[in-house]
Order: sequence, then C-alpha cells, then structure tokens
Amino acid sequence: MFAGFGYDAARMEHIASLANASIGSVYHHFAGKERLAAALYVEGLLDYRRSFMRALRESGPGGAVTVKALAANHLAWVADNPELAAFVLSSEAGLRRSAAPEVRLARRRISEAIGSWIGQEAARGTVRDIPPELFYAIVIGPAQEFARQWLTTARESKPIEDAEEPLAEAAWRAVRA
Amino acid sequence: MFAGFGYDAARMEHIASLANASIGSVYHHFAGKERLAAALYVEGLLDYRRSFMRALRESGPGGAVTVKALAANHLAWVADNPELAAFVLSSEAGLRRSAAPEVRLARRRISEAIGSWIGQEAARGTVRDIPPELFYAIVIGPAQEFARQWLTTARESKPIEDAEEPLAEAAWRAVRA
Amino acid sequence: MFAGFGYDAARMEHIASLANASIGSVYHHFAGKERLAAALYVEGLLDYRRSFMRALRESGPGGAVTVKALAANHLAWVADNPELAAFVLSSEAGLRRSAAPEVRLARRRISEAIGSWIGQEAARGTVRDIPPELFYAIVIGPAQEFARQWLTTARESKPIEDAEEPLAEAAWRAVRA
Amino acid sequence: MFAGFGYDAARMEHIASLANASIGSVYHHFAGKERLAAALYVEGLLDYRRSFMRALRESGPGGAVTVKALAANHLAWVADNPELAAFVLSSEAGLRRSAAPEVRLARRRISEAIGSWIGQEAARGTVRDIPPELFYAIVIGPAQEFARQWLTTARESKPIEDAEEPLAEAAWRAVRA
DNA sequence: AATGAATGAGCCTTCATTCAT
DNA sequence: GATGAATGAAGGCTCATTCAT
Repeated sequence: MFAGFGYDAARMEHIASLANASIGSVYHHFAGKERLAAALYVEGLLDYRRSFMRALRESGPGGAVTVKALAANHLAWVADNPELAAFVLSSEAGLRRSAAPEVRLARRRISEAIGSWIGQEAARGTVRDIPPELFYAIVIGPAQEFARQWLTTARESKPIEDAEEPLAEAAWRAVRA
Repeated sequence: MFAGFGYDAARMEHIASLANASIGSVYHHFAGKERLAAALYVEGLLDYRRSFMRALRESGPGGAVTVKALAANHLAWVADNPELAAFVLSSEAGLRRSAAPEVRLARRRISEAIGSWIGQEAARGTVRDIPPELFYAIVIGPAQEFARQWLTTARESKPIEDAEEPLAEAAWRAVRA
Repeated sequence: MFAGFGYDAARMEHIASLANASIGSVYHHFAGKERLAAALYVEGLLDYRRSFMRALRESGPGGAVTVKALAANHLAWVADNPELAAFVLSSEAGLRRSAAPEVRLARRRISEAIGSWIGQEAARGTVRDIPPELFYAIVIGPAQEFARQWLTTARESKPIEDAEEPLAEAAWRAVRA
Repeated sequence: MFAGFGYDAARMEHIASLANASIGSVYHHFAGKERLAAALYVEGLLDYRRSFMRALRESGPGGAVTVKALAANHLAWVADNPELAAFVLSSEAGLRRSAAPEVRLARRRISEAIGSWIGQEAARGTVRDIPPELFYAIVIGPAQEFARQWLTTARESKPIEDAEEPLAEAAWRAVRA
C-alpha cells in the first residue's frame, strides 16, 4: 500500500480495506498514519536485516562466497517482498528520520557486522581494505540500483534472477583483494 | 522545494513565495502542481544526462578513465545539486511514469550511449562483456547508494569527495576485463 | 439553496450549514456540488412529473376538465414549491444535459402520456388535432410564463391563485376542438 | 457567450477572445463582468422590445392578425438571435433584478402597449376581456415554452418555423372573444 | 487605448482523525 | 474491541480584476 502508492497517496481507508479491517479498527492498533507507516517501515527493515545477517553468517568463510551471497540475497529479498521493498528502499526521507529507535538499532547492527567482517577478511587478505562505510554501498549498490529500475518498470515482465549472477560477480570483483 | 520537502509537503503557496511570485503567477507558467514537479524532474534529469554524457565523451579512450569518470561525475553532480538530486533520485514512482517524452528520450539516449561504448570497449578488451542493461547499475550503483545515504544523513557534515576515489576504483574493478 | 441563489452562488459551506451538517458530511452523501444539484433537479422534476401525471389521470374523461387541471396544477405546484420550481424551471442548461437517465425517462413518460391522451381525445373530437410535441407548450406555456414572472417579481405580494382560472380557461380555448 | 454558457461559466478571457479583443480592452469598455452582462441583457431586451412593438403596430387592426403576429414574431426573433435569446430569456434572476433602469423602462413600455391594445380590441369585441398582466403570458407563453425546448435540445436539427402556425393559431384561440 | 502577465481572495474538495453506537 | 458516519482544517486551483508597459 504505502509501497505502491507512496506515503501520501496511501489513504487510511484503502489501507484498512486491504487489511479487511475498519478504519476505526486501524486506529485501535496504531496511533495514526505516521506511526502505522513507521511500524511497517521498521518491520520491513528488520526483515531485510534478518535476511542480510543470515547471508553474512551462513555463507561461511572466504570473501567471494559471502560477497556474492549478499548481493544475491538483496535481489532475492526484493523479489520476495516487492511491495515492502519499494516502500523501505524508497527512502522516504521523512520516515527514515523519524523512524523509531528500532530502526537506528537495526542499521547500527548492520554497520557493525559489516565492519567486523571486513576487518576479518581484510586481515585474511581476501578483500581489499575498503573504508567500512563504503562497503555496503559498493557491494549492495549495483543490486539496489538494478532493483530500483526493476521495481519501477519491469516487475512483472522480466525475472530479476537473470541479473543475479552478473551483479554478484561485479560486487565481488569490486572488493576482492 | 519539492526536493527538500517532498512532493506532497511542498505547498504551492510556499513554492510561489520562494519564487517571489504569486500563486496565480505560478499557475500562469505551469498547469498545476504535478506539471510543475514534472518540469522540475525533467530539468533535473536532463541536466544529469548532460553531465553524464560529457563525462562519457570527454574521458577519452581507455576503459579505466571513463568508468572512473562516470562514478566520480555522479557524486560530483549530486554534490553540486543536492536538492535537485534528492528530488530526481528519490524516483517518485508517480512522476517517473508520467514524466513527459523528454524523460523517456533522455533515458534512451543514456542507454544507447552506454550500449555503444561497452560494445566498443569490450571489443578492445578493456572491459568485460557485461549485459548492457546492467552496466549502469554496476558502475553507478555504488556511487548512487552512497549518495542516497549522504543526502539523507550526512549532507552537511562530511564532504562527499572523500568517497570519490574508492567508489570510482570499485566501479572500475567491477567491470574491467 | 440552489433555488434561491443559483448554482454558482450556492456555497457548499452554506448548503451544509442549512442542512445542519458538516461539509464533509455533505460529501459523504453526494459526490460533489454538481451531483448534489443534479440530485435536487431530478428530485424536483420527478415530483413535478408525479403531480402532472396525477392531474392528467384524475381529471376523468372530457378534454376541458383535464386541460384546465393541467394548467391549474402547474401553477399549484409552483406555488407549493417555489424554491424548487425556481431551480428546476430555470432550466440550467448544464444540468439539463448532464442530468441522469431518470430525467430523460421522466420527460419521455410525460411526452408519451400526452401523446396518447391527445390521440384519444382528438379521436373523440374534444380537442383539436395538434402536433403532440406542441401540446405541452400550448397548454402549460401560459402558466409557465406567468409562473416565471411571478417567481422573479411578485412571489410574496400577489397570490398566484388569482391567475389560475384565466390561464386554465385560455389553455382550454387554445386546444379545444 | 453568456448565452450558451450562463453568466458564471462565461469567462472574461473567453468573452474577450470571442470579441477579438484583449481582456484589458474589455475592461476599458465595461466596468466589470456584471455590467457587461447587464449591457448585453439590456441590448437584447431592447432589440426584442423593438421587434415586439413593431409586430404590434404593423399588424394593422383586427385582433387575429396581431395576436398571431406576436406569437410568430417571438419565434422569429428567437430563431434570428438564438444566443441572445437563450441569454435574455433564461431569466437570470440576478440580472433581471439588477438590470438597469433601461430594462424596467422597456418592460413597462411593453406592458403599457399591451394594456392599451387590449382595451382597444376588447372594446371592439375582437378579444376577450383578459387581465392585461396575463395577456403576455397567454399569447407568448406557448411560443416561449416551445422556444425554450428548441433552444436547449433541437436548435440545429429542427426548423423552428414548423411550429409557427400552430402556436400562432393557439395563441389567437386562447384570447379571441 | 490596448495589452496580457500578475495578483490573491475565495471556493470546492480531500482525508486523517474522532466518537457515538 | 469494532464500526464507519461525521468532522473540519487545509490545500490546490480558478478567474475577475489590476496595472505596468
């Protein structure tokens, strides 16, 4: 809802009917529109974070597999949650700023995990010594930029999977030692 | 205006007063709020396209210089036009779709230029043979993702230039043969 | 409201307050100002049609009684619903055209009823054989023209009933065999 | 302009362009929209009055000819000036009330002429002794009601002349002694 | 006298929020 | 807890009128 329409275009009435609930009911669960959107945003971000952390953890040691897994995971998450992705990734500046402590926490966790992982791998000599705050942008950026195009234009026509391998490969080449 | 506030938060009254004009005057020049935003969007996109094409053309032959120039140019444009960038890059789905033929044309021109450049360089063996529709995402994605973070959080505190070299280098490594 | 002020001069705010309702509430019941006016117009026309048809039906056989009843009924309806009459009879060209199928249907019903009645009476030799599409104008025209004058100028000063007998008599003389 | 659209829907800009003049120019000649409409209304009414008085005067003695001429003249004037007719006859209550002294004068002249004519003819025994204030409604009403229908629906398809004879005949029968 | 861009008061309409049931 | 009709503040837009050229 917020996703396909954007925060302002999403009408409370419409949101409620999509949730098979009455308007009044929605107001029993959320203090208002902004809080509802924030809750959705947080939920989306936490889900994304879960999948990101899992990819980071489960890919085992060795830079290549992990980096590729992160890029591929990004695309997969977008493909699995296109609506949520469109909303969360659309970086509604307002929401980003307001959004609850949970959000800040999730972000910090991602940053820290990346930082420690890089330190580890850089020490091992598998990835270059890249400023940690750029690492996310370098690894996820291509997948993210492609996902954005895909979400706005090709969502139904082209399978996003086709882009997985080249984008994962590119991410890895960008950071490998 | 649209940039700093977002489409919906921007009040016609405020826009008019910023332009030292009356509301009526604004309506003399633009058919309505949406058309005004679309005009701004098109203007921004065309300006971006100009700078992109210039970077592509003026960087001379050889893959490395050009690819790095494209990434660096992206950051420089965002730094030079932060407001416009925030607006254009926030990819208001609605606007993207509506936005006039000019937009479609600008996009196609960029795509074509990239396509022919890749063909050239791939033939010369300087860059890998990457699906053209992914090339933009791979080269610009990292700079774009970083720019997004920078615009929402660090705009005043950190100079964006610090990220230029690492991101340009990453872009080049991602595509070089 | 529309009646006394005219479509354009009637403010939604005023209409709402006359109905002891909020503006929002009015919009809950009618899609917009035009639809509200159309609804009123249709309601008025249907009410007029009801009274017209009753007069036609209840006056029993014999041309004179019926024709006089139609003219008298017209005046009576205007006297009973001066506001509504002023609105409906002012034939807002715009509304006439837009106004729903109900309106067209009501009009056609009146035409048909008149047509069949004339055929009947003409066959019986009580009324002249007049083109049916002129019959309404001939019988109702005088009452209508007088009503228009009365509504705009004399509404409060002169009782409309004084004109009933002469106008009914005139209508009858105009069509009797 | 006012005719086809109604007072409120007629835009000054449109009026000006129809007159091949600039908006500013219109304001040089008329103090404002209302005065412009009033001027047009007065002009129309005076023209109608001229044609009415001519019909009354030129038809020579004898009730039948005159009465029929009045009805026929009404239709002819409407046919010759459909736009003006739609405007003048549409009884814009507001204008009617405001409209300048000229209007009141024109109306009074018509009333007086009718009054004296009736007195004359009634004395001669050609027409019934009808209250003068009803005479206009009785003689002109049918033609007027028909004209109204014609203006709103059939203006281009059916020639109004076809109705002339029956309506004139009806008018005469309605008032003849 | 003519022009038409600029002005801004005022109106229709939307929609988040409330509250009586 | 649920419902959804009612509320009314707020914003986009229109258009008669003005005025500098």
